[in-house]
Amino acid sequence: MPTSPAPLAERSLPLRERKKLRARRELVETALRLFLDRGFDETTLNDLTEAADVSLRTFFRMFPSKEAVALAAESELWDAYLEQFARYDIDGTVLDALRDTLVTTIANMGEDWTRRFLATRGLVARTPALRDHSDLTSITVQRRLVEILETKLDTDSRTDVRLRQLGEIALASWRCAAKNWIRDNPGPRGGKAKVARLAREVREAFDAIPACITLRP
Amino acid sequence: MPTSPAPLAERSLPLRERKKLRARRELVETALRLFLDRGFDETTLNDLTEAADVSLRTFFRMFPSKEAVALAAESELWDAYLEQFARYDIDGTVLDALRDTLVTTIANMGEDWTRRFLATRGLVARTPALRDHSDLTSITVQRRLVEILETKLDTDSRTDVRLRQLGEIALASWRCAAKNWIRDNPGPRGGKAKVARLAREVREAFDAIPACITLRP
DNA sequence: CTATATAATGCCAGTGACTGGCAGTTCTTG
DNA sequence: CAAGAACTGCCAGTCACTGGCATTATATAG
Repeated sequence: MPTSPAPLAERSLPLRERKKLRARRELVETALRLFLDRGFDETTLNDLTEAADVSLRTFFRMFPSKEAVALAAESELWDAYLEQFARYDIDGTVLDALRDTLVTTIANMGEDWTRRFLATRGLVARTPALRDHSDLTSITVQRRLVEILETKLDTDSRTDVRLRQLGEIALASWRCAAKNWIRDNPGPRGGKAKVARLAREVREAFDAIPACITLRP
Repeated sequence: MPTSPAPLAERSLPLRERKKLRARRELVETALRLFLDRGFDETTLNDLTEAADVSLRTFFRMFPSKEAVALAAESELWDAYLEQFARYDIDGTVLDALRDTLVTTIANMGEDWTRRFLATRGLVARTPALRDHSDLTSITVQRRLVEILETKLDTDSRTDVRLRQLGEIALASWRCAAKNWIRDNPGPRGGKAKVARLAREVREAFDAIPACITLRP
């Protein structure tokens, strides 16, 4: 099985960097395979590094933790999202901007990412340690989002609580969407359509917010 | 130094239970002292269990992790909150109910809790591992909140996203409030007034939500 | 093309959180 | 008071993660 096709960015990088990227991809790919096969907790880092033919020490130079390699696909999404949002020129409400950029980012992630992300979410759904780590990651994203908002709106989040709340609400919507999505999509097949469904879930979660605050029993 | 005065609940419990509670309190108290003194990461569980005169094995029968003993005060708040909210008869909007019960719960936590909670938050502010664990705890609370909401409103959170969103928003408000609160209150002194301020921060965070969704640059 | 600087890697021997198992002790209860 | 239940302590083990150093591979200067 060939590893995922090399992104264009890889070409014409110094040899050293290319090797690094290759090893990294090898680790992510092998990790996903092993974790799906035997389970996350049942696979030791020794198993993984041996299978990927990388020393344990090197593994920890590339990933900060065992969880991180399993959640690599999610990290890629967040990097793309934050970059996208940082560029985005907010026209309407901030909340709409947060929603639209996220939906767009998801839609633009590409074929190979979709495959890995689906696998990852399946893993997250049945592994408490990964679920925790995934939640933690989303909270980190929220913090970075607030920083971007501070720049964009030229306001300090300390003086205006709303910046922080917006970050929280955006990632809350994401968590809702991701949870609803994986619930209705347990199987591992069918890339494109599923991603479209995820984007729709995200949109719905964001749009449900106004109706939340007035909900009565 | 005497440990904190025994709550009334302790009286007339079987001897075994009382001993267990006493050991537990001893651990929490000692942990807080050691962690504040030397730092969380710099204190090993060996240090702690030795100082509290409990075997390591017993420690892990009482707490699921090193972080848990440091965050005991927070857990107590959440237990109280969930119980309070479960009883509460929602009259106006759900969001108001979530806010009011949280504010009330905080205000009713008692003297000794206040002291420990202040210390805990100071620790959380300067210890990444604890900050993570605290965030994780709040997400767990959110899940339990959604379950309670499902019962109260007799609705499945799968069919109505708003339940989950409300849980998220409530805990998001808590995180905002806690963050703003500790920022302006670095010192370890002055119990009652600070708790009042925390309650106010919570109220403000909740009340900022409607204005969030319409915020424009 | 060689020599030297630079950086990535592999290896080893930790540290420390957490766990299973078992033997001994302490409560509870009939 | 005896039998059983519930703890507790101890021991040895697993595994994620880390610091330090020798080795090797790449980049660069002469």
